[in-house]
Amino acid sequence: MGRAPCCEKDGLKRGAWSPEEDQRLADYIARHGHPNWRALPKHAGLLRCGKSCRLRWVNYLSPDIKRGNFTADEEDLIIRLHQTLGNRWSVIAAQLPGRTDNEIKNVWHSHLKKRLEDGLKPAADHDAGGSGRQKSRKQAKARSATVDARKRQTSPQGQSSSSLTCSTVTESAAAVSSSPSDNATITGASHGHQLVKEDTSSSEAVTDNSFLSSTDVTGMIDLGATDEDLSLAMSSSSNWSDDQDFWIKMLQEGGDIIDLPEL
DNA sequence: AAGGCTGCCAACCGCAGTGAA
DNA sequence: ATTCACTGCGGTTGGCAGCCT
Repeated sequence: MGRAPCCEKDGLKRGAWSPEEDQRLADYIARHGHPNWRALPKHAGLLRCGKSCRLRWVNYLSPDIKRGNFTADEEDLIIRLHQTLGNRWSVIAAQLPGRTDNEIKNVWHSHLKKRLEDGLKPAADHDAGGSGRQKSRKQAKARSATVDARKRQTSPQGQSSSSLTCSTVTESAAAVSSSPSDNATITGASHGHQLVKEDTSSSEAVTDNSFLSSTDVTGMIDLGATDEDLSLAMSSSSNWSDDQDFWIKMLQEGGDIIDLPEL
């Protein structure tokens, strides 16, 4: 039977979006919303497939998107959620208002994953294999935050990240997550479980139990989020409770994860 | 100064889930 | 109950920019 392709490939543009296309898409959605992604490009006069339009909107043009580097709190949260949920980026993104799954995925693969891996390695490994190239990788990693900031400031949205609390990628999570054994930490760190924040505006010490409670998601989301952000995040993760229960059950039954790690 | 290497981000691809007909 | 269209998700990749040798 076969699934029809999401769109005819012929005559459709691919690759990077031009400012004009962005403008068209944003204007159209502002006026009409996006009840039907498939029909949208035709109505908006775009030579793109609906899928591409949706992706562009969701990951880049939507006004809900927060620009700028990830804060240390956000990074910590991603690490924690990933340890519990795995690569379920959309669920993780739902807990980080203004962040997209794609962005989180990229950050994970480019920064956080490596940082965790580095943290897990014995120190000798770093030195023994410490070629100049490896050194430069780390330096490049440290640079990346600066590069990101530069790139994002030139984005079509033109939103400055200056109002955000920026963290360089190198600073915090190594301490946060450099336990010698990933899994051991996950299952073993059963005390405390507080997400320590220097910025006490978000204040609530987030316990794992509160995280695991399907009725108390908001306590975890609070990274300076507004009520609108929270409701948005909640609505966008409407399956969260069921979903979460399912995974928690699975993980607990499997004995993989009893509790969230202390970071 | 130039080429190579690396990292990052945006975008694409294919599959799965869901709801309507 | 089945089929089909549509949306959403996660994995992957290409292009670009910066640093290092």
